[in-house]
Amino acid sequence: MRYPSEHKAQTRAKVLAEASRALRANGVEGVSVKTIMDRAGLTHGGFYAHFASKNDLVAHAIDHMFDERYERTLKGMAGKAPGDVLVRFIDSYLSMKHRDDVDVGCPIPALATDAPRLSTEARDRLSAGARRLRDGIAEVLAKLEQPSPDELAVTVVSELVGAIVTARAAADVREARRILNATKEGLKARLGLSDRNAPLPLSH
Amino acid sequence: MRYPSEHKAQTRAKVLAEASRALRANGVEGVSVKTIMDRAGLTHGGFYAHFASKNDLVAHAIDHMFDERYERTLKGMAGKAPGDVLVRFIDSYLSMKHRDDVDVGCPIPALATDAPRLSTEARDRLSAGARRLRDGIAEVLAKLEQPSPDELAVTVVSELVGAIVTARAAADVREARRILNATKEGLKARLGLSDRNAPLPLSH
DNA sequence: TGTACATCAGTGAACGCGCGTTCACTGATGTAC
DNA sequence: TGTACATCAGTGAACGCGCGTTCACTGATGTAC
Repeated sequence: MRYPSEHKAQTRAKVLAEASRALRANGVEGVSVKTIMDRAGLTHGGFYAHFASKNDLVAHAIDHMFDERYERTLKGMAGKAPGDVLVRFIDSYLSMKHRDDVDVGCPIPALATDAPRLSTEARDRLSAGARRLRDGIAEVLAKLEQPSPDELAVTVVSELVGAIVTARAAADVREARRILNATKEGLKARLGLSDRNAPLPLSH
Repeated sequence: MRYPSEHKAQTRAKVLAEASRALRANGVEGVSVKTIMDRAGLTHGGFYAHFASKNDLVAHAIDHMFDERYERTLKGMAGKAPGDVLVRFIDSYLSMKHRDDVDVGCPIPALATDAPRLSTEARDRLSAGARRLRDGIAEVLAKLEQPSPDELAVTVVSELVGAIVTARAAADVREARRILNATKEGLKARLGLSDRNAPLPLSH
């Protein structure tokens, strides 16, 4: 059967969306082409009409994850006060929701452990995504007139990523909450953002 | 052939040692029972004389990793000045050597991404190891008379783990070095340990 | 306008392969007599 | 002291299974004439 001209692009987008969730939830080696195609409502043989290989899918899916998660965030920052933006972002990143919903969360803590074993293309995109996030944070820190915003942004990303990673490793929910809260308070304190609450809930 | 009475324990230790390196280097799903047994110089059928299953091996291997890496460190701290101990530990943890040698590095950044998919036993041991490390750091911070040493230790572990994770994800070596150095300087600054160098190289 | 053909996204069976696990067997040494 | 037997760490073939990838085929629609 021949499909309308935009049909293939829609199918590809659906496969990418399912892959980007499954890859974060189960890791690159923990998810199969068949599983992804099943979730997209297709048979696994059709996969190769859209992607050259599983590695090719992984690389494109990583881009999809960063686009989906951060493009809107960065655009939404435009008119807002930089301090509010940062507080909201930190609260969202270090939430129990983000800890539990790996499949729609930040790709860095979800995939970074697999990084040394990714294809060059996939690794480059993960690396580029991390750089984009860090530069976005550095920009806000510069607006807040923090000294050395680039170096400071590196330490902020380290602390955010490390807190989520260790909170996910914690077997006990209360311990996870303790890790996230201690990091949240400590991070805000050293950025001079304590006693601020997010003025509005984040849209994602 | 029947072996001397201590032979089985030696073989088990060899398998655990090989497993603890291979699991960190390739992830739980990226290493097979056969690979580990080959490296230990045995055939894969013999594996089940030592462990009930691959999951059982992973759980014991995680304990082995923490014991090997941190028992000696914690003991070596006994007579030394707490500030020196912490500076040495931070410099070692945030070194390019630690970034590159995943197979003998800290188990948390190497395995935490796999945590939600580990068996309960394995996850408990990873969680317990992280707690041990955090408590060790909290003890040193208390000796340095830092306020809220327990909460501060949480943020220190977050920053250490996150920096290694993102430095490993960085495709470019210079970028990885930048991440590690910025985090190292930032962390020492906020702990009041700047301009200190490790008085002696770490033994491991 | 009506008919024949080309297109190509998706199907489903098949490929070789490595996985975790099982199991009948081996054979040098320790133990019983 | 000498002989027969039990032990059990390790061997290697086999199991069912899921993996990534390939490929001959389908069939509704767009295009050519």
